[in-house]
Amino acid sequence: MRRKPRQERSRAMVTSLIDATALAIAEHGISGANTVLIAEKAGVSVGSLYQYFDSKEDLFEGVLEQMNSGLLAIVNAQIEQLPDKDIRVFIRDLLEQVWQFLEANDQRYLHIVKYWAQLDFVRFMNELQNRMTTAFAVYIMHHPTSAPVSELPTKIYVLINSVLFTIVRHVSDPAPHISREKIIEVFAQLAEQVLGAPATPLKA
Amino acid sequence: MRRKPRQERSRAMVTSLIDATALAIAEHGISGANTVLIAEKAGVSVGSLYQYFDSKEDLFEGVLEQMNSGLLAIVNAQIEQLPDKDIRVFIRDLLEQVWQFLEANDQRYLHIVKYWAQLDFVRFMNELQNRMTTAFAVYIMHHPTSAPVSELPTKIYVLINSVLFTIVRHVSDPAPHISREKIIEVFAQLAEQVLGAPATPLKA
Amino acid sequence: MRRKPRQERSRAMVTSLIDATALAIAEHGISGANTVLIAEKAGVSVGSLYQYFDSKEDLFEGVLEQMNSGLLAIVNAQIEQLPDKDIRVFIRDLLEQVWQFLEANDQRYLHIVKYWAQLDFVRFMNELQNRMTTAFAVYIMHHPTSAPVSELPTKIYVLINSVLFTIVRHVSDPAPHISREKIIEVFAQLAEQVLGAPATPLKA
Amino acid sequence: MRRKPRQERSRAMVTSLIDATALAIAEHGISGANTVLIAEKAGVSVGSLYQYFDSKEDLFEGVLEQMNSGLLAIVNAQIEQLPDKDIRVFIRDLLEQVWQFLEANDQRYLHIVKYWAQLDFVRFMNELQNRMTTAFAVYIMHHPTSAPVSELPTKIYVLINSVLFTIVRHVSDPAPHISREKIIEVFAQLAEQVLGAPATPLKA
DNA sequence: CATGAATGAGAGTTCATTCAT
DNA sequence: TATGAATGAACTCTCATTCAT
Repeated sequence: MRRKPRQERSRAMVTSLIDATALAIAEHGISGANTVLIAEKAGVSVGSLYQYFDSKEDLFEGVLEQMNSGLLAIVNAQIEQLPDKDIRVFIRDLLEQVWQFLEANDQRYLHIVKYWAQLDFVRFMNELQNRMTTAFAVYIMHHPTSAPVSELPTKIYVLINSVLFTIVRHVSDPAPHISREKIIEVFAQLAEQVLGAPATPLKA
Repeated sequence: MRRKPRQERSRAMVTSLIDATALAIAEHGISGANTVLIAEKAGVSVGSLYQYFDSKEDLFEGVLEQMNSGLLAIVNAQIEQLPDKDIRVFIRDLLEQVWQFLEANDQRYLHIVKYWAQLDFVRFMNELQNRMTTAFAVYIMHHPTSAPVSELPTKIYVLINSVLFTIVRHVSDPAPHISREKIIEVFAQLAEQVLGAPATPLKA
Repeated sequence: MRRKPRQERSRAMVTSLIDATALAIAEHGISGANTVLIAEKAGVSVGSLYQYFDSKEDLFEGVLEQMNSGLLAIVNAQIEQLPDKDIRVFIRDLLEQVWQFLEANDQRYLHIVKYWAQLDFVRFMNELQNRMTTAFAVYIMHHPTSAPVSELPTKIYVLINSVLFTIVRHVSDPAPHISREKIIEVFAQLAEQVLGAPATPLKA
Repeated sequence: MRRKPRQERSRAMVTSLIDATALAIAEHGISGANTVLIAEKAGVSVGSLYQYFDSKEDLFEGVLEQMNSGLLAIVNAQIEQLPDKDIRVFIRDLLEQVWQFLEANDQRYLHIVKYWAQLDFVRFMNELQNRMTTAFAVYIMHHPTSAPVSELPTKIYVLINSVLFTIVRHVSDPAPHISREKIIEVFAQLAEQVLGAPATPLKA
């Protein structure tokens, strides 16, 4: 029972450091996120940072994992509502949630996706893909009116990559005349058509 | 008249340095692409590097510009053939070209897109979007059978971002069961449906 | 009366910490012997360490003193037997004892001599020299058959330094073909000749 | 021909850095010899240090090698004169030379031997031993009057270790009443007796 | 008294940039 | 103009010491 507060403290410190890291990356870019800055943002000394993480790299790992949990939570929550929803509504709601997640906390996670290559973010995307692919496979089975969908994994793969990076780009570099709502609507339409209908044969 | 060869020399040197930079990034990542490495790859000294570029950042700019020209050339070449083509075939051909471009020369340019955030690659994407949007607007005008397409700029925006990052991800982190051909086919289908038909009204 | 157990405890703690320090040095070298490691080996916290020693340096002092006592005890015990012994046997027995002492407890003390420069081990060697010098002076006085020995202090000085460092070197970096027994024999011979006979005049 | 001055410069820099390292160790101890200090002593920046040595450890290696060459040169020079000399004179001259070498240049090398354990100095001692052993073996063969010497390698091993560490100790921590001359004389006597006569059988 | 998390100065090392040659 | 050695600020990480609990 005496260990608890210590564990709480540790957990709080770990979270705080991960938050600080994400924020440092968001504010100063990945090459500007140095250990001193991160420690400062977490309100501790560099030494403390190394009491909880073995290296800066480990800290980045932590950010990735935190993001992964967050994204998965959102996706799972939305997937639970999929059976009762129209695909288009589902996509629209999901994208809205994801978009909010990426923008939340000073776009903390948005920049993680932005620097995906250096942070090895893709390592976590397989889970997302699997989760979505399974969900849609189930959905299609239970909606016999909809025609069978070919190449579902590929389509999910394309959609997830497309959605994530399009959101990131739009938030990072907002384009006039291209509104968030319109983008979501386009993706909803895309998803509906691609997931709701079989591929039409190529004419030539 | 004596200046010409010198200009030629300069131009060759500039290109050589830009090539070396792109290659260094491709081979050693953006944080591994240091000036000594770049100079070595270009077969000159670091000192020379600074005779042609004011800073490492300038060098990166150069890579971006080179890439931009390359991409624009491809897009323009394809657009010229658009009037006579089926949209789906057009997209398929365009994607094939772009994919090859990104893979060419040891994936030199692929990694530029990969590190887009640090290289400010998006600054160059507007031109691409404008070019494509105009081309499709013209196409649609000349194909009266096709219904009018709403939100064309947004759709182009979404498609360009989606295509580029999906390709980069697929090359960087190849997924088993997700083949390049299938991805291209999915995009062709997506594009056809989204550009070839008006949005269906949302049911709920 | 209540103080005693506390003093006992203190004394036990001090010894434990000194042991831990010697062991840490033996196992991880002098630069690898950090306070956390020492505290761990002693089974206490770093905080406690600083309750008994003002600094790491003080801890090292403690190790030196402990070693000094140990060495003196051995030397004194042997010296008591000197009157009845042949010099050669005496030296052989003494070296055997010292060698065992340095090798004992995972070579705990051997490494103290090894790092003598950083640990200021020599500060304690005077006592050893004095003890030995006196002992031999007495021995010679009681053995009238033996010729008077000139420069006894210097000879003792040379022998003690020679013996200690040769042992340390041999244990640290064992040489094939150079056995411990042979080394001891050589020293016994050296000692006998040098302590048992006057210096012969230099010919040229 | 153009490379020469550059090579000269390099060689001078390497030597200068090694000298600075040895000096830094001599003046501030091995743990006080940090890269900034070494660079300062060499009159260059830390960056330069790393242009010539891959690490601080490499720099220490350099010091060891330089010392090794120096010592070997002395030993070889003396060995050449061995055939014509009395053993005692030979030892006296050799020790005088070694002592001077260790004291030279602000005791630059003396401290290397002092910190032998951390600098892995013993790695170089085998050469010394072999050289000396061979030399004495030859000497004995050519002096048929002298009785055969048993255990020559062990005796040389003992003498070399004894001499080196005794000198180092005496210079590091000078003892009153123990003069350098006397120490040398004792070693000369030791060497003569041990190398010039067979071991007398142990009485008990 | 005991603890061990927190501290922060200082370590080794890298690299964009400069400039004497 | 071309070179590449020299620079030194900035980086990541360590560890003796302190002090709130």
